[in-house]
Amino acid sequence: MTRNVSDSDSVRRQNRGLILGALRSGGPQSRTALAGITGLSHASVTAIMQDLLAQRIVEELTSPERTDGRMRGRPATLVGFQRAAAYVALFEIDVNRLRASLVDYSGVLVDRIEIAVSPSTFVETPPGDFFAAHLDSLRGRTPQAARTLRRIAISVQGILNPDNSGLKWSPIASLAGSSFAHDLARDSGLPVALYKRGRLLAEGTRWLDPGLLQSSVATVFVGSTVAMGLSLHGHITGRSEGGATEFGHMNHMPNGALCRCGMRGCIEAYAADYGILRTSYSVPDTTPPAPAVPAQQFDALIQRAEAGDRDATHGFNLAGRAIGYGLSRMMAMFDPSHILIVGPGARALDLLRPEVEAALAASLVCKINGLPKILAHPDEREPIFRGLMMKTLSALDQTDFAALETGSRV
Amino acid sequence: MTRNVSDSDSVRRQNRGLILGALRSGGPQSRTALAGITGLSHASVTAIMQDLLAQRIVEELTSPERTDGRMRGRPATLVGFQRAAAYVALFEIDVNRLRASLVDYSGVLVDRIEIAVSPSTFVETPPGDFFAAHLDSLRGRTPQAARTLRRIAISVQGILNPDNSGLKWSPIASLAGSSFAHDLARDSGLPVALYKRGRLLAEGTRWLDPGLLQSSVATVFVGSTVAMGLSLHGHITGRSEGGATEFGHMNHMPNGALCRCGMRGCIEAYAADYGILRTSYSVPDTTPPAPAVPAQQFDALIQRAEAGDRDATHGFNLAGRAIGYGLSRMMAMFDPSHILIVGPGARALDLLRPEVEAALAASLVCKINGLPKILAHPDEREPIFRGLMMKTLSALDQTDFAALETGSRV
DNA sequence: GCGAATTTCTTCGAGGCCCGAAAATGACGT
DNA sequence: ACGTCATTTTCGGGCCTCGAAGAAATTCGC
Repeated sequence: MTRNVSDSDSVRRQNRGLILGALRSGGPQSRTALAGITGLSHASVTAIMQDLLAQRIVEELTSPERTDGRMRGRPATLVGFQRAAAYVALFEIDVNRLRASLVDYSGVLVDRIEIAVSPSTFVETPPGDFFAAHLDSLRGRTPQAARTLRRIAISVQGILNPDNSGLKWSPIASLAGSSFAHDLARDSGLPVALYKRGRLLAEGTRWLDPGLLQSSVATVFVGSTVAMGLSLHGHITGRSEGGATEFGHMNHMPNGALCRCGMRGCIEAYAADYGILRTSYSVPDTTPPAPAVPAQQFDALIQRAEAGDRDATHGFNLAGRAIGYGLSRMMAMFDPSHILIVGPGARALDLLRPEVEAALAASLVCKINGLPKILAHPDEREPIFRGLMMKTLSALDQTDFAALETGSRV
Repeated sequence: MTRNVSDSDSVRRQNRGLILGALRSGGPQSRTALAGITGLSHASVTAIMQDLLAQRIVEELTSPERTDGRMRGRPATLVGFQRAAAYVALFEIDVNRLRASLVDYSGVLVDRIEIAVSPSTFVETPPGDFFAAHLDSLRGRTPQAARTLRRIAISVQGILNPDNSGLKWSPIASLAGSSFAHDLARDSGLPVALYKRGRLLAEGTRWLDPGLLQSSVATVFVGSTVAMGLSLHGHITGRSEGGATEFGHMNHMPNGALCRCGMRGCIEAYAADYGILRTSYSVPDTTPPAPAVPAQQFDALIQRAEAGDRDATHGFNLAGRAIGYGLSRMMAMFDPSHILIVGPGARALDLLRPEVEAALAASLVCKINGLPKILAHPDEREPIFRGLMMKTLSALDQTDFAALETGSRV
């Protein structure tokens, strides 16, 4: 069944991966430091590094400045990724915009395109063609990268096909239904990976705050939708091992408020911006939700609530309640020590917190283990991009570059 | 950070583990078959097998019967576990009984003790002493096993300490609070492992029905409590990587029915036997639950409901609703293709099913991916025992026997 | 009854990889 | 200039896996 044989070849692959991984998370380092981190002997690090240098995956940096003049002994030669070893194209698709980025192997942003997306975009242009066109612009603007482009990764929202070739459902109009990842892979000849936005949030926030890197965090996005990603002891877990969940569409109240997805009672229907607005303005909760809420309208609502407006606070109370019970139900299965609220809703954390904590306190798990710490981080775009980039580059490290044939010794 | 170096020593360990694992799930086999399953070469299998034979971990079976007379060529010599290589003691503790089993390395039951447990048991005898006493009886009755006893494993219910030394909370009276696993390990000098019953159910049902072995299954116990274990594509996932969840105490209704755990609105408060009984007899749902429901009373209720009694069917409807919404919420994070109901409640599956399916159908994930298949298996004791045994023996394979020093070649 | 065919298992040498120890390297201090 | 010191490379030994070829144990065909 599982052919997981360990021969000497896979040992080398494993150890190359270890070194590339250490370089990825620790930046350029000396061979000695790498030996310490990976646990390999100096001799092995040297041997592997010779291969990596010969294959132009890494390069020696002319040690620029001695951090401290007081260093005795032979100065270390730092080794870092060869920037031109590979490029990756990253797409972040959202309800109203696309951001396409070209990143080099060392993680430096080389080029970026941002364009608006409307509900009619994918009616007029099939998703596969749409991404192909913007991939071509990226390639055209940086010809030298086009040759060594190795991967394409797309951040999406919705429910993935079992084979990750596209989406079965998405809040982004007309994006679901086609196997655009498959089409794009065929047309470009490159591997294409789809990642759920919630998962990338969880991945990205880990890199954002080093203190959280090893603890268990549930990252909840609150904004035009509600989403969650889980990171347990540094490992991402969840739905289909994919690490993302349909938290926003977890049921909160049987037969409750109408959600944008068409179902009733989803957490999102209470806690996304449109849900809070609907409650605050006493619109019946079975009214079809508005397509998009302008950021300033949402901010104005927060200010009203902070000023004490009862209708507005009621909206945030119901949202907090929905999120809180959702988290309480999630915590029957996972027990993160921290909960991180990101996105526009993070600015309203003080309004949400009482009901969130009340709901959590009503659960057995929290009574026994104590409440998790709830933090806020208003920006969500940086973590998503970071998560997408690190995920893609790490995959490149482990899949492509750890496996190259061994250096031809004489 | 993660010292995960792959040296030639760990290669051997890995491949030994591969062979032991194949033997564990496939039973006694020829070397050729093992080479095919593990992907190792014949030469390596032979070398590893010589070590294993010399260390008396496995033995050659005098090939008893030729399955089919039509076999040409040299007959295969089957290799199987040496039964006396090790013994493990397994305890299954429940609200009203303890079952202690002694099992040999090949998975054959050698001895078994069953005794009643009452709410006062752990008041009179501290849990550590209680288990130690029964461990001694097992040892006394099979002296030759006592010498090679290698591990102790206990199936428990409740919330574990972070270090797995005991329980923070348990429905079993007075079991929580002491570090009985730690005490028992100290007194016996053997490693002690605690496993949550829900997790073992998931593990055990995989071995029960080979068809389910590779698919994703949520196993739900319905009886005196409600519990769930998850097995995704053959891997067990969930709470703290522990594979078990507090599904029974996931909130179903804010401020709902009083649960045995003291909180309100847990799924268990609606779907455990006492909850169904309480609903059916129109007892207020804030009435403290009865300590135990006799099996015949529960069966009688099922029969009444099957006969069409409206009060009884109402009880099962509410139970199905609670389970259904719980599963729907769980499926926002996992997507098992099958749901297996085990325990006394499995006999009432036909009564539960309509509300369970209605609740699932109201969720976005099921609308997109379709409903999972819901199956029943009334017996829960066999899967729990099997899960406990296989988990413990596999751990023994991988941790103890895969790592023994290499055969001393001349 | 005896050799050919067939399947299983073992032996043997080659090739890789990792490790520890020892040597080489390169800068600093005196 | 020369010792000190930290980093890096080289070298030899020890394991491990693998493929190929040989040994072993049956059945088949005549």
